[in-house]
Amino acid sequence: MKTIKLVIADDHELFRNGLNELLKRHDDIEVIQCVSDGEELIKFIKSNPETDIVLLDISMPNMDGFGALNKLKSINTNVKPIIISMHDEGNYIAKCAKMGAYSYLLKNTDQEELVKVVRIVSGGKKYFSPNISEKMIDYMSDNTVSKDILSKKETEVLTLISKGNTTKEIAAQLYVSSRTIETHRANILKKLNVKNTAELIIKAVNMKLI
Amino acid sequence: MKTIKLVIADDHELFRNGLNELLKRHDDIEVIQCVSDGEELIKFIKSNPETDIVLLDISMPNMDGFGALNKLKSINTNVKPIIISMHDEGNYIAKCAKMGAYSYLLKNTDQEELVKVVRIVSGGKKYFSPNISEKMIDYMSDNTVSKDILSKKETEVLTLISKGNTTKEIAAQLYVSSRTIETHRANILKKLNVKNTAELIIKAVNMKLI
DNA sequence: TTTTATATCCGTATAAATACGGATTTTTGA
DNA sequence: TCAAAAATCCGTATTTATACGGATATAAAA
Repeated sequence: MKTIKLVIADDHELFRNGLNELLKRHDDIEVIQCVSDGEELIKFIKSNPETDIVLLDISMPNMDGFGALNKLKSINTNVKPIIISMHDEGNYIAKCAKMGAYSYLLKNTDQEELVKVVRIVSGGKKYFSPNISEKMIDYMSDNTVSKDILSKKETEVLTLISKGNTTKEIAAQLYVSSRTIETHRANILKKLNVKNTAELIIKAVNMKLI
Repeated sequence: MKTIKLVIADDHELFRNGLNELLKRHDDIEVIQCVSDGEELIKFIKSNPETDIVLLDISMPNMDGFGALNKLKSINTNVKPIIISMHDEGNYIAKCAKMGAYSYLLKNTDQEELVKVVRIVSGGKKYFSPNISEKMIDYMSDNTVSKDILSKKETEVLTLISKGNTTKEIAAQLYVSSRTIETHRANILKKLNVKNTAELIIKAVNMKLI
């Protein structure tokens, strides 16, 4: 039987080692490497392109999971990334799916599920559990509003808002009328479907717009 | 030799199991229970007050680590809590230390360190690693922040602001006058040294107050 | 116990943001 | 190239937020 060659990429040593221990008990899975950031992962995969699976955390130093997913596509490898994250936000999931992840697991997934998914993915099939898919769908459909990403100017205005500038101050900095900025603000609120500055900032932070 | 009776409290199953596996290899440590939230933990400790150590995550559903620390003090037990968190922010660390934690480890701690700390704490000694202490000290001495912590009410108001509520709406929800909320808002702005809602939210997010 | 911090409330004013409902020019993408 | 989106501007009105400068009762801390 061919064993599944697997790499773990997570910046938390205890989590890495824990996963390692769990997977070690399965004869068909071989953890061939543990790395703690995206750069290490890419370096390893470049010299070990025959790797089957990488269990990939999103938040890591140097190069995060998103960056790693991106890089992997430009490398000559068949490695299939499985995201293991604690975030169940739709935008994360959707982003990963779009960037080529084969699965998306939460860190509270049970062991059986993890092993099951590793086996499914090693066979070349993508697998997203129903609850994960649901989050993604929700996000996608909510996109009718938030997919109209902000225009360049709007993004600029949003950034200045987030730095505590008032409409008047922003107008002065951008050499336009306050009315213009007021309109931009109104349009930003509308596009992000929020009703005031507080909600706006929260949403923008969540969407990584700031 | 008396074994160290240990409980793991973390909402991520993979992490719980991984820790369990790691600790299992040490004869002097016995993982007697794994729980996934603070309520379960308290329930277990109440009926097993002879537990020596609890490895306690901060972010958990139902009752988080802070709540659990708080509860533990009012229970007749000698259990010594060791926080295992991914957050290395000074305010988290300081808060835990103040609430009776015996140690504070990051999730990227290595196994040897973990086991070492478990043994030290089981002997009744508190242990905070140099890098953790440093963060805490930094936080303590940064009086611009630490001295201006928000009061309970203010925190409540801040949370409601961050959810997009207006002053009037908050007043209605808390059964007080709008004037009161206005004062709270003013005090919050002053304490966090910001001048409007946008800056406030940004700062609060950065400080993990939201 | 005495001081300090907290939570509550009030008035007066101004500044800022939001909600309507338009319009024109420039840029850009299909 | 031509339609659509973006960026610019305007008026009127209302609602919110911020800035002063107070006050009192209670709880917590020193």
